[in-house]
Amino acid sequence: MTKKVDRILEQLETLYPDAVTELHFETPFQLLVATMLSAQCTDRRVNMITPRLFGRYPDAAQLSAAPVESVEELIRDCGLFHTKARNIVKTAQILVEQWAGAVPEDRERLMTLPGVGRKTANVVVANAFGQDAIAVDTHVFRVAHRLGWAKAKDPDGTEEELMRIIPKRKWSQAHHWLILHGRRVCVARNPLCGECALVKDCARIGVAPAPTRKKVPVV
DNA sequence: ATCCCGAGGG
DNA sequence: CCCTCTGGAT
Repeated sequence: MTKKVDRILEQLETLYPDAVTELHFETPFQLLVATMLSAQCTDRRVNMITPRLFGRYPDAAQLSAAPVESVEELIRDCGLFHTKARNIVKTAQILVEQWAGAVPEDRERLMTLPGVGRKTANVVVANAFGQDAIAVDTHVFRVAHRLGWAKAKDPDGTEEELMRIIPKRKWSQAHHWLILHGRRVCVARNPLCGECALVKDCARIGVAPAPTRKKVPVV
């Protein structure tokens, strides 16, 4: 098992050598906000609106005093904007009141902020503070399960399984590798198993093929 | 129609 | 466990 995992990790590293966040940010606070915005929204779109958002409200102090409607307007294109705007402003206020406008560097404290769940907290500690963490989003969840690396029904259990199976120093990169692979090859609908470099070590081998529309046959 | 690097509430 | 919130892309 570990042997197969190692092989796949090596392959993924070869396939996606430039595994870094696509989110644009200058400070931990901006990464936190950008990640909150990225829910149900592509990174590309987040990056399209953050220059204007951070141009007007560059830090927690500015954002904490911003009218929610003003933030809603600036982030509208990212969807879920009522909740996101309210959470972002409230989070900025808490940061200012409790941490002098700084972003806490540990995941547990981050998760106490409104709109910040485990996934967002993991992205922030990994990409802003260089900690080892595996943020389990929809792609990581799907690919990990198809590879046979996780059985858990929820992201939290999946994260634990992945942390056990992947060497700690590779956690953060593995997170990006699985996302990239999930977006480009191991897509939700009709995975491109015919173009996948990992098929030989994938648990889906031998499993009944999923109904395929017109694309590459599944497994 | 379905999905996007989710989170909170019931 | 389920549901809802949102616009844009495909």
